Amino acid sequence: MSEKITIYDIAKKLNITAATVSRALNNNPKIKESTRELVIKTAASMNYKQNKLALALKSGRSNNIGVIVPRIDSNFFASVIRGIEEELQPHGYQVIICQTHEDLKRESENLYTLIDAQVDGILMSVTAVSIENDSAFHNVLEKNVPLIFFDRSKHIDGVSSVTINDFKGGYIATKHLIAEGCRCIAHLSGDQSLEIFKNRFLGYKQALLDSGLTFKEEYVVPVKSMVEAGKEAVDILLKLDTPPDAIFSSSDFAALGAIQELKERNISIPQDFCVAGFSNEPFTKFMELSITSVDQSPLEMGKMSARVFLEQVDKTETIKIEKKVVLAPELHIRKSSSRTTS
Amino acid sequence: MSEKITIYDIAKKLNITAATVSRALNNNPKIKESTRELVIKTAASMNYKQNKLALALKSGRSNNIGVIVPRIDSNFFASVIRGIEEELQPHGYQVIICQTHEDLKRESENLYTLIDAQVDGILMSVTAVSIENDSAFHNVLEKNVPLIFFDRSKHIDGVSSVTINDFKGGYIATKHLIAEGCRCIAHLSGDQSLEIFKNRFLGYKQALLDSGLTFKEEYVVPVKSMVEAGKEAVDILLKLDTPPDAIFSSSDFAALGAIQELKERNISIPQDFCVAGFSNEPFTKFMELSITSVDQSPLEMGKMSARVFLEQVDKTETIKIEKKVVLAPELHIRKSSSRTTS
DNA sequence: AATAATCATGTAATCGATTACACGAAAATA
DNA sequence: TATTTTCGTGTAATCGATTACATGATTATT
Repeated sequence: MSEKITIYDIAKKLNITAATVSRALNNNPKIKESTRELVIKTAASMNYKQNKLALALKSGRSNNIGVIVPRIDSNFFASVIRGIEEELQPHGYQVIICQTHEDLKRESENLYTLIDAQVDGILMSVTAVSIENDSAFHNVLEKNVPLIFFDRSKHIDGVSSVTINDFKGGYIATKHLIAEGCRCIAHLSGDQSLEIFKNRFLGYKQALLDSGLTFKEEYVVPVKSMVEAGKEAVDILLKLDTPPDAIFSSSDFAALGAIQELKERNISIPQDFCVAGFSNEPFTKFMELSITSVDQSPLEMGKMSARVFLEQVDKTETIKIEKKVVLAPELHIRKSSSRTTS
Repeated sequence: MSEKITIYDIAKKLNITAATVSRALNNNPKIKESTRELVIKTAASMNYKQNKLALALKSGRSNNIGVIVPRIDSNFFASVIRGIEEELQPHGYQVIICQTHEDLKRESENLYTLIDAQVDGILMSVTAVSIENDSAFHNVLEKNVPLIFFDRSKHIDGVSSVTINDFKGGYIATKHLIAEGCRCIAHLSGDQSLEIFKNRFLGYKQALLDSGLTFKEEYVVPVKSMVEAGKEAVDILLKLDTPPDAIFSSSDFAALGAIQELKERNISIPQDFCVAGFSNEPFTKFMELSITSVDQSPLEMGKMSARVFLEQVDKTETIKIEKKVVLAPELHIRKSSSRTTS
């Protein structure tokens, strides 16, 4: 039943004041060396532990940072969080996790909750773009708490971001499919109100145009990031007058669904149809028919976000720092689109 | 540049004391109704937010709970954390995440860090069993902070746990392989100093004995939870005088590696060889040759752990509550072991 | 030796909220 | 009317650590 030891307990034992104890423990140069040693030794023997809450109240800094993601049980977000945690742990920060489940209301709630909890910064991937709930973001900025978006970003003055070049990701994936001989390439697109999906789409479109292929609106199918959605998309696409011979999907899960549906219809991959996904989820590599996918280097993204936070925290300057880091996407070519090598 | 509003600011504005403001906001019945309304209205208009750090210091409760896992970027642990977060969020608790990376030293460090941060409870999956570092656990218990193990547990007085019945998991998986006609069943085992792996092994062994099959030491191959380890294990097993005709793996990743290696050697699955894994990782379902696996209901495990925590927190009784919750494993039978239905 | 400078430590305010106790005013009782 | 309750609010301590300022003791300077 260990009582909580405070600096007052140490002070009483040594017949000095708490102020002296505090100074000794904080290596204040004004303290006599002998006193410092005595205090440190006594503190250790009494098993003293600094109360971080008291420190936090006094300093106004909790040494906690908040991370908000749509959900944690996706390899991408979990990996980003891993990166954040690894980068921040050595600096004494603890990571507080919140999930939005793609719900705007919960996103706002989480933002307010984290500010209430006096976090020193917030790193997040936004849920969706909407003009209404901007007040939650501005509330964060007004409190001078660094706010950093990763992956899913939105334009707000004073907010830094760490993203990948989604345009380029869409571009290189599509270019690759073209290089493999595909000429009618469809696109499974996520919610284009989110920049990441908008940009992947634009990259896809540009690749077509740069290669002299015509862009067809009907080849673009909106999907949720789910296996079932990919199946349905294939169903729609194959009913077209000129069905496509390849799919660039903005989601690995939808890509997987597409492949399953194509196989169901006895269409050979990659001979008759090529597929590329996005995110490089672990399963894309594991499949017997492994899936080509664009890697977003989530670990690096997490670490980078953490570093941007560290740069911004403690900067008392009122000048809003706004840093935009853009990481390069990397295409992992696998069986689902390898005609030349297979 | 919004200044931080405190109850003193509200008090000054209304010419009353902070104590009255505090009482009004906390629905203290001693406050005149008109005063309460006025305070609440004023607080709202001034955009007052309670400082949780001050509250935490005063009450000794941070409303944060710590979660320690080997790593977060595994579907299993991420799902458990999701469950914990969902269950605790409505109660006003924030979840702080720490990773051990299977390192005993980091495990101890994390425990001390969380206690320093004044968390109200710690939910964790232990890294490995070792007698030396028990002091970190006892330090938690001495501070009267509820400690709950999930999945990977170890025997410490006063610690509750939420696990699945790993013995049964190993048992039903093995029984299933036997029912499919397999007679020489090998086992890929994780570190048996961890109870979960020990129990899966014991379940496997018991199933063999109950079915009149002989247990062979040479059929048990220790593996890490990695694809490569599964390949190597198959290499070893096929060199035996009597090679096995099935594998029950304590890891899905090792099971996947095993399957890849078996295919490489043109052994047909499930006709000539059956495989079952453990954890029900998402990819086991996604494969063309989907993998039979034992589900650990991680979401439920997380929620249950959170509930056990809620039961224990605030119980000021010195009597150590020790609750052991054991969830039932569920076998998901898939192609890698379905001779009868395929 | 007298004065100034330096050093080590103590005193007390502060961070923001809660709460035991005190106290005056109003209401209830005798 | 005098006395006791009740009610609403104020006073001040508390949680644990930090730190500006004050102070007394040494040491350095002339």
